[in-house]
Amino acid sequence: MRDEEKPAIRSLPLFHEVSTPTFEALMATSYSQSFPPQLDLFRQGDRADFLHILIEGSVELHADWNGREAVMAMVRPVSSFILAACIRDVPYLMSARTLERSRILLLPAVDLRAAIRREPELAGAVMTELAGSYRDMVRQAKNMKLRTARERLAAWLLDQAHRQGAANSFVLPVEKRHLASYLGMTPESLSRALAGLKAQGIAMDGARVIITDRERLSATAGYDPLIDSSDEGL
Amino acid sequence: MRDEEKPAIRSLPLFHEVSTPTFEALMATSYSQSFPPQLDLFRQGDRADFLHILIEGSVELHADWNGREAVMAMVRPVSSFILAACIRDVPYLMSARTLERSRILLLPAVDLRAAIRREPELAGAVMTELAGSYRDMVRQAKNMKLRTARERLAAWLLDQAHRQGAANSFVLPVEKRHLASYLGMTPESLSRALAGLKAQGIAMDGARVIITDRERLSATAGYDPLIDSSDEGL
DNA sequence: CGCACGCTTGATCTCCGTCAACCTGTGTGG
DNA sequence: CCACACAGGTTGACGGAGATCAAGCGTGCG
Repeated sequence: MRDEEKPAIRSLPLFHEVSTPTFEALMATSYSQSFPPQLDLFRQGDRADFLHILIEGSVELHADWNGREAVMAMVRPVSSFILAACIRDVPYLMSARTLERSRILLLPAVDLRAAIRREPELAGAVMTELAGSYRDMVRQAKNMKLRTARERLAAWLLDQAHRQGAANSFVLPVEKRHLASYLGMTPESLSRALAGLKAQGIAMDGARVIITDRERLSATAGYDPLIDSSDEGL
Repeated sequence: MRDEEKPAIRSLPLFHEVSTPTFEALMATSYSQSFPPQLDLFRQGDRADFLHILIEGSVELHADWNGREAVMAMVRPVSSFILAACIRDVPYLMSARTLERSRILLLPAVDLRAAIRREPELAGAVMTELAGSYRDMVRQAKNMKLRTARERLAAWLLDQAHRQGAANSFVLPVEKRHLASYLGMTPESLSRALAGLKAQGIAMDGARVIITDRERLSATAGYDPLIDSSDEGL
């Protein structure tokens, strides 16, 4: 792996409190690699041999069943993914695919588990990370069970605007069909839902979204911190 | 708390590897209490002051939004719930309500966090537990995004039969309206879905379900280990 | 230049939610 | 002890949200 990638990984919550020797040892058994867009990194059901850390680019986690597919998460750098499967040493529940050219660090799950046994600080960090991931998934399940497609979209737009620096205009970070799948609807429905939201405080310009009436949009989204904001900080 | 309750709690994966002094200290600051049916234990948004451990009875975790409600999980003894919120010291994302008269151990979250800092074994156990909970929630999200209401019901029936000792007949452990909410549908839809499944390998007798054709039911459910079976053992 | 792919739009269908009536077992009070 | 109220469940009629199928449109790339 490249030395210039280390600081970013080191500053992840996962590794921030780990001792330098352990961190260096983990990095020594890992390797980073660059992948082209649209590449399948692994498939659901595969053995969880590596913790993945996205250094650059973007990755989508999706699930398949009976010929249908659903995007479960969109990963942005720098962050790890599929930690839970590595910890429990069980098969992945989701498949991963690069969306853009991506640089990914592959950290052998066996080494990770060994390091955790050695360093309590690492166990604590993994614990906190997993608690956060669990809560994110609870939010997503609430979102799916309680809101309609249009409400999910409105909430996502607000959240996205918030993440991108609270600007009232931003560019969609993924193709619309991927967003549609993530929000649990078809591309056609997304298209119509976006059109419908034009009366509720947004305007579109290609892949750019302009929020013209935050209050109104927030009202139709039914924005709720217990669904929409992730556990920030800590 | 009662001494006769300790062994069951001790044998939970969470506490099995913990040193006896730490375990006893945790039990000393906890107290168990009996609650009547239909009682709200806490509400989403409340501060997570206690790890809850259900000793006896049954509890339902649900989420509320905009006047709608969805059952997120059904807890059966002996198991802990809302661990993640306690670990991160953030508000609950779900509300809890007893379904039957229930005995619950309340373990102060501050003490739990302190014990984790002291005992690496406990951190490891919490980590494994959270990884499992995360994966359960991923399964639930997949279930919601990929399957129709009828498919979810068929899969749930199979899973339930499996849990209750692979018998081909069992009694619903909760009222149908709760089950409906858990499966993300209305009571009316559940009623119709059950009626519809009579042609697909089940028969009903009040709250008793008889699986008459496991193969057929499994086919309409699209049974999939990556959605339906929990991480068992380990 | 033209094909391919993502997006949109329209027509139709299906699943499921809503509203309302009804049934049935249970528990309560006269 | 019976009558009635009530809650949970079922059934029917209807509507709406969203999926599906099928064109069309625009843009970027070979």
